[in-house]
Amino acid sequence: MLKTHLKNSKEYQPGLSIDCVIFGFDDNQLKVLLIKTGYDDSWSLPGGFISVDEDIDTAAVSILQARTGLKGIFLRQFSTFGKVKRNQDHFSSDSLAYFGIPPEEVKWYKSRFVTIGYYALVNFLKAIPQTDNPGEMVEWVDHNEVPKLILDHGEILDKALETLRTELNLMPVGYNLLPEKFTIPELQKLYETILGRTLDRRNFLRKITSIGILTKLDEKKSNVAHKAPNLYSFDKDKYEEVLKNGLTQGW
Amino acid sequence: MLKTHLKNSKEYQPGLSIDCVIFGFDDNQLKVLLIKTGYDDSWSLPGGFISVDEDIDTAAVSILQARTGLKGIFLRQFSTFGKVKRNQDHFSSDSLAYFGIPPEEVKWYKSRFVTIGYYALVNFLKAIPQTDNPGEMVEWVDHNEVPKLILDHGEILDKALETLRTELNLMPVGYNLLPEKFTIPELQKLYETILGRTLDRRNFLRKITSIGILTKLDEKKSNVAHKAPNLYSFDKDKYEEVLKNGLTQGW
DNA sequence: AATGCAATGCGTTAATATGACGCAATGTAC
DNA sequence: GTACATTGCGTCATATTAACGCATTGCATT
Repeated sequence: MLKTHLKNSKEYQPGLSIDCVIFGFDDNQLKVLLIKTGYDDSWSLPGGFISVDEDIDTAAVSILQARTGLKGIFLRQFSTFGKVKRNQDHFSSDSLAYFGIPPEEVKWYKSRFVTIGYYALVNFLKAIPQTDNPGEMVEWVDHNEVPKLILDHGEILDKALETLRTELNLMPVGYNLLPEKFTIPELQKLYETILGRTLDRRNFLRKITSIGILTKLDEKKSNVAHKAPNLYSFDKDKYEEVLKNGLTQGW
Repeated sequence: MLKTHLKNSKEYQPGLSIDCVIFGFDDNQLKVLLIKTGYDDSWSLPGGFISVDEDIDTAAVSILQARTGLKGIFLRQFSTFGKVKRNQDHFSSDSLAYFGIPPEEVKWYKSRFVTIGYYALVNFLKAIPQTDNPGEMVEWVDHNEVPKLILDHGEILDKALETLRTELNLMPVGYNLLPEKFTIPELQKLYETILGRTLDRRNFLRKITSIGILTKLDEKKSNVAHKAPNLYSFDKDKYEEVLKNGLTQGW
């Protein structure tokens, strides 16, 4: 979060940062990419600063790429957080010394920060979590088992999930989170995990196929217990079209 | 936009501003509160800066109150705009001199700004548009007749309306925009104006009353041509409840 | 190889919601 | 009094949703 963009504070938009809630889906679980600082083992969302000559969306893309190695993925701004107390006393003098921040830059870090929240949907298998500072750890954490996060990052995460939940009613989800070939039950699990409730299997199938974004493959999933489910892929063109025009019906 | 908050740039969050899209409803038209600068007759959204010791939401409330005299009204953050070029070359040296900005503050105004967009729904009759700088004009403009706005304010306005349109499917609207007593046809006009399309009169009545947020008054609108429509008011408690829990159905 | 079992895939039905109208009642204007 | 635009309530066909039945599949066990 620090070094990722640290060159000289003068090059950065003062008092403004970006935090990303990066969602992945694996083992039928919705996961979030979190960072554990080497300094005090505290957990946080991946974030960074914005160059003065950089669009905020571009800065968000950079952060995402720096942390997952991925670009061109689903990334959406959802809210900006700007309570006065949100980062009060976050950077202690000790911590800034630990991160090697020179004295003349200290004031910059200690000033009041507003952060712009983005959430991303990424393919768990393709993302390669990348550390940035020594001693740091970057990990996928089940969204139900997120530890206490620094500052208001917990609140930011909650809002991201709430937004995703709402937007599930307005757009299709899955293209960015699932592998190329997937089964309907897998897609259903994804929806259920995001929504936090179960859906009827048979109604889900009917509804999701009626959208017209799925292509049924002439292939079944192998090496599974019980009846092998059919494999599907997304029809990218139709998917994009529905993404743009929006769904008419919710879940 | 300038003087509203101008005391000393050091007291303000640098590079960050707030712009408000204030919607009102009158004469069956959706209106937007706009400001015409005395300097060059350019139109803009009402906006302002954020004190370093002020929550961004609080700053938005202040701006709204400064421009309408209203507080405790519906105000919602919808997006943050941060393209590098969005305010490039906006404040010419001439304009800053016109506004009486001292030389040492010029750099602050010329730096790159990110702006947080809020939209508000206010009661047209209760709002009292207030100017802030000499020569300035504050006016309600029909949302279909908005003139060219400065910077990316046109884009901000469009996004606000788009957001309102989407949120109409998730929450009830009207309590903040209509007078205490109103008719169903008036409420319908409001919905139609926001959505930009007509709705069937009879179906609208059925749907809006089924939500359970309306109280039918034992009173009819007077001084109207043709059959006098019944007056209604919102059931505040139920309205708030639905606002919180969300609608299940859209329009 | 036969059987059990858990999960899949497709179908049915009742309840509910939606969209498109019909029509009588109302209150002003002439 | 009559015309007329508008309101308020109702009807009906169709679409959508929710809840569930049941045969099929293919691995696991025996």
